[in-house]
Amino acid sequence: MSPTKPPVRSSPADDALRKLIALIEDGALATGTFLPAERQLAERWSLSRVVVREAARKLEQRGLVSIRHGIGVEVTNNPALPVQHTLERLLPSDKERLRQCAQARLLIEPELAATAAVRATPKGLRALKANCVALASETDLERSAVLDIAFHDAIADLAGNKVLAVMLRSVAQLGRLSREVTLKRFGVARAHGYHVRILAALTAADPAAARKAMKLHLEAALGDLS
Amino acid sequence: MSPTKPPVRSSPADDALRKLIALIEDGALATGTFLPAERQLAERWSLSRVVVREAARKLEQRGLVSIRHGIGVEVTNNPALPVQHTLERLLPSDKERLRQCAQARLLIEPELAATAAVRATPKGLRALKANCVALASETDLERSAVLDIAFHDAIADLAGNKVLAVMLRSVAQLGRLSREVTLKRFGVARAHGYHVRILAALTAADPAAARKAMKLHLEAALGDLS
DNA sequence: TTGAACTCACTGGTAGGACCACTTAACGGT
DNA sequence: ACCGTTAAGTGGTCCTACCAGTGAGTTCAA
Repeated sequence: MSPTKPPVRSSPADDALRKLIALIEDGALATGTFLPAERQLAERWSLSRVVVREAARKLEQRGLVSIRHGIGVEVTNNPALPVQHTLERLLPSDKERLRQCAQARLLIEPELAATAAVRATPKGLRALKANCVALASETDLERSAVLDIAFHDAIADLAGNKVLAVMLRSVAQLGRLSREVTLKRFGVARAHGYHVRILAALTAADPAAARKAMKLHLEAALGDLS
Repeated sequence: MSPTKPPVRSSPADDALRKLIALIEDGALATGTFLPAERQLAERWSLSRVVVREAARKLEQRGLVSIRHGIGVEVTNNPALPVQHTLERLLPSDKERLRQCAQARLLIEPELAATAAVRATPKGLRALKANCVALASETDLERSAVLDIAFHDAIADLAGNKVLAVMLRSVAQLGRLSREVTLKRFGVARAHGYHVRILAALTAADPAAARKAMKLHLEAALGDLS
């Protein structure tokens, strides 16, 4: 009974997954770039193409990459994606899903805004202001929605809690379509107004005001759904 | 150029995934049972084993099943699992992850308790009471932790918001280890005491009391970490 | 010159068969 | 009755050939 099999356990699949993650995180592969072809990676690491493939699929499910037939494997790095999938499966009804997502946002996001008001950096505030300016002059509906989501994401990042940030991002992206409806009905002007008020509270480092401004913003958007 | 290719777009992989999901959700495959063997499914659906396999991997990543070498594919149905993976990758540091998870719980769970106080059903309250009783007489550490988590999960279910429920479940499971430490240091008695108070508030349909009791419980547990 | 169709060299997707590794239960000798 | 062996089941890996989208370069006609 010699210690021939200590915890050296390492399957090819695990190797491939680890190496791929290392490629993405440690390496210089920024989001938007493409991974080497499956065949290349398989040969380089002396692995079957199958395991490389399955590792890539895992990464896709985890939101790290996006596999596109005939093109390649693109690094996307969207950690919120698996959460979105989960929620879509759990709540197949669009209406109910939106309702519960809105409820979740109403709970989470004012708190994030308050925290962000305390922890905001000059750089972060500048980015938020740039987003506001861009939203004011944006006419395309879809791009407006993207900017809107980016604004809220940025605040979540400022708050510094990645757990809440990824949760918010998930529910926000799930509500993107409804958001476009709202923007269409009331124009971007109203949303922009709320954003400006929130930004002002953040700039003033006033948590209570930020919390209140965000709450008003969400309640207004929520009211449009009914 | 006849319309031979209308939007009939359907790849074998999608078929396999859909059929597997149908097997699990619509079918009678309860959690704990096993799916048919990969080879059987492949032959039954006239598909390559590869696609069945990859569909199963996708389901595993989404927390629906658990693939076990030499045994089979077990239906687990743990929607919180992908969220856990995401958070573990986003916050590799155990300490920081626990801190942010605790913060998230402190925000989400009192609200869930308040909602549960309003919407609680007699059946749900009975289940909670049974959990409390079981916890009181449980000596094994690991099983105590499981019961503890189940208590909080049940409250989240009672609240009726699946979005918040899955989020809570994710962060709660991530903190399982730390919870065992807490239970070991202070015994299950203290946790049981808090649970009883929360249950009383729920039974009385008192949202404010439920919110407060839950907040006290979490703050106590949080204090143990420092 | 222009531009539209074609060709071709990539990419990932699928197929089938052979074999490896792990588990379990049935079998058989002690 | 016990314990090691065996065999049949499972998922895991490999190989090889081929199918299916994509895009860039080429060709050839207008």
